Amino acid sequence: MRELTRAEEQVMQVLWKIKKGFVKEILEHFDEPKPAYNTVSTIVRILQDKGFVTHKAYGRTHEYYPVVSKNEYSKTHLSTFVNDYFSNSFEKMVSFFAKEKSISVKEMEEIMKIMESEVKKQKMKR
Amino acid sequence: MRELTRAEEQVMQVLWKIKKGFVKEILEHFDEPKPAYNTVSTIVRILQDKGFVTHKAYGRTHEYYPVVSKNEYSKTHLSTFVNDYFSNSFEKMVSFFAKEKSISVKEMEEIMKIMESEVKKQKMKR
DNA sequence: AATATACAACGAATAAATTAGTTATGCAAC
DNA sequence: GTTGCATAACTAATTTATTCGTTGTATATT
Repeated sequence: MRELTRAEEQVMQVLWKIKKGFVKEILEHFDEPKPAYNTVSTIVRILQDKGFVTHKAYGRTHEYYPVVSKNEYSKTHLSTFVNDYFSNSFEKMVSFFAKEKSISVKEMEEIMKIMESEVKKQKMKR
Repeated sequence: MRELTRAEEQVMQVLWKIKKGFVKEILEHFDEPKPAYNTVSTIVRILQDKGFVTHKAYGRTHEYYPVVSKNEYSKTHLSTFVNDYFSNSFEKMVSFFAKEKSISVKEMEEIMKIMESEVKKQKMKR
């Protein structure tokens, strides 16, 4: 999967949020100072070329949709990160943040709960 | 903390790996096709301006050191990511990957172990 | 039908990042 | 001291990304 540039990512974030939208609508979700209409229009067309977005035409106007979901993108994005910074070990990454106390006890307990049920689920399968 | 561009990040990865080095040494750690000496030299000086690197001068040659550690940088980097893609919830992020089965049972068990001991440690403090 | 409006498409202008050539300086070898 | 080499500093060239004005066309409005 190709990477998103900063400007492209901003547009994708809006599209992921609103699910679908015309350029005008995407623009509305930008904070001030909003970019020009044409700026967003260009970026959205680049995103289409890159395969992140598609559109449905209503006459002459286009309604844009994400093709790559936020989950899909975040998956590859984080994989790269874990690979580059934690020699591809998710465990190392989580441990690091657990030890760094960037995770609260409450969060850790939640995570453990979910993992327990996942582990159970996995083991059931055998 | 400023962000690293792709080229800058590559140089930092080398510096983090080798701890310190002259431009020549950094260059050696690049895969083929290696960039030109001057390219690395320029990037390292940009990194210095940005505050990621410092140097010790031996006469006319400079030995460069990371000032920002890989851990520090990965911390802010991941925070941004978790913020943008998981509405700032580390838990949501980890759960997502646990459910997506990108984490093996063994890894999950390891993570749980570490979290348990961290939770214990935290609770002791009160 | 003429005019106004809205929009996509195009492309030009600018900015940022990357790459590497050129230059100047110090040091070593002779 | 002169020559050659290594290196930092500077700068130019190139590439990539960003921004937005301009244009043309379709549709709506009168």
